[in-house]
Amino acid sequence: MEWSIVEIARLAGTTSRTLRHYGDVGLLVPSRVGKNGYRYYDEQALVRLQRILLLRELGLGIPAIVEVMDGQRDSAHALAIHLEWLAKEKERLDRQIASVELTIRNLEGGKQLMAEQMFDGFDHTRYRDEVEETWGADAYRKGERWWKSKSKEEQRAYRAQHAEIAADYQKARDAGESAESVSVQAIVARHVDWLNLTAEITGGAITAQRLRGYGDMYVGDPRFAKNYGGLDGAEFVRDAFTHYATNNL
Amino acid sequence: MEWSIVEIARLAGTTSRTLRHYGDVGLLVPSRVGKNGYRYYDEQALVRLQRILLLRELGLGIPAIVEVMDGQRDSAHALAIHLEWLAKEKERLDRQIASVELTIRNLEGGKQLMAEQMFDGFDHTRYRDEVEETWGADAYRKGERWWKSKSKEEQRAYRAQHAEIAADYQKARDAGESAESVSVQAIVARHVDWLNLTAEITGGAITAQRLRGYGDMYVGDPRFAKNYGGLDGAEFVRDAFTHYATNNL
DNA sequence: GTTGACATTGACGTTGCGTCAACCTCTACC
DNA sequence: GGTAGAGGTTGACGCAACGTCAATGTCAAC
Repeated sequence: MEWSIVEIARLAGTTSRTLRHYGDVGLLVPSRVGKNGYRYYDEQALVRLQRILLLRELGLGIPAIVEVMDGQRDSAHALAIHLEWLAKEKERLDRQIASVELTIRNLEGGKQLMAEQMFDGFDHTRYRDEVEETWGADAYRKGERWWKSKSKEEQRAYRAQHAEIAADYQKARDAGESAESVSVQAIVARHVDWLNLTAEITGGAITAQRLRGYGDMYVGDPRFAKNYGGLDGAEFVRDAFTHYATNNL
Repeated sequence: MEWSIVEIARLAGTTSRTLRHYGDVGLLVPSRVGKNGYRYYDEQALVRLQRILLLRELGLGIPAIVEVMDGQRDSAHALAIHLEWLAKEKERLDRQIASVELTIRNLEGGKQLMAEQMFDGFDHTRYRDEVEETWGADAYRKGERWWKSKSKEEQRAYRAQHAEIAADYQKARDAGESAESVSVQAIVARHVDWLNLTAEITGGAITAQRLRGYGDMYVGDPRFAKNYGGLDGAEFVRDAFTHYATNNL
């Protein structure tokens, strides 16, 4: 028995385009090709096609199916590998769902500024435990109110200033300057000025001790460290802070 | 403050290629373009980029991000829609994982022939409840042994014959022939011969009553119906069976 | 002036086909 | 034998979101 491409497609529940694709990639070639170029498939091809479609429904990719069909790998092994991949995908999805749900809750709670915008090198008040030890238990809420009391323009300005400072640390570091160099210490001076803008929350100017605390914070928390170019950058900034605190505060 | 494309990419933790892509699709255009064609970004662009990347991490597609960033849709709403999509994906994944696990178990149990190859219009013994009522409680196991006792060649031949019969029903139906027509009844005759090949399991020849039972089975179970072109096809075959059973058995 | 880092604009590759487009071929009917 | 209609063929683009060359211009520094 022999079928045309459309006939076998309907028998197997797929389309002729798919069959031509499988022919192109060598997964299932026609058992015969007429001199007019028409493709014809026999019952062997039908059986093979049905196995292919079964594996496809299980989510295997074409390369994996090819391996199984060519006998290079047995079905159970291929499926076991595939299962691991599926498990990873599921984990990823679960994490993403959790993140989205959290973000939605934060948005609904009006905390979107904290979540989306403040915590990138700017908001020192989110470092809960340390913050509360240092400035009291309600510093977190105070910080939130303080930030929200600022206009969009002011918020943007704060953020931009900090980005500039961080970029300048980067440049200095790339240029091979030491943390104690005059130019880097000048950046620290600007950084301290910027930190002092938060005096309303922290309840006082930046002291030597407080500056050293910030430096350690940057190194210890990757969420801050990334704003200064990762761990190395954070250590550089901490060293600069230490030197500045010793000599200028 | 103003950054080059590579500078802002590093600040935000992405690549310059991504930024050029965002420029192409209008998601984030440079705040300034030099007369040499170089792209420059200011702090507004940086803030916008950071929001974009946050939404991207949550899994939103570019069109959805565009809508949010242009203020056409608020973040919470977009995320809620996205969450539904994620939930559907998770369900799909869960189903697929279950299918793969089942298939692996069947393969390990040596049942792959039953699972992968027999159940497409051929193996009537898998229709457990009805089978056991009709032919006894161990018909299922008997059927499995019987099938496995056949050589690969024999198995292929059985399957091919059935596929041919099913295709002939299709053709007749497409040609507008009635289930009672002489040509269709001739197909039924071949089908009955084919069914009689299973006499070893079913313990006897096809009777009128038994043939009617098969017809109802095809209509009632989509797993069989699909082998005859879905419900309509199965009904056609059932009608042909009924007519044949009345007149020839 | 040269070097090296960085910039530009294409353009292809990825995954598995869906979907035209332009053009033959077979079957059936008049 | 002509014609219509169904079905066949080979391209080639599209999709999502960039990664990755390739060929070439530009800038900063020595």
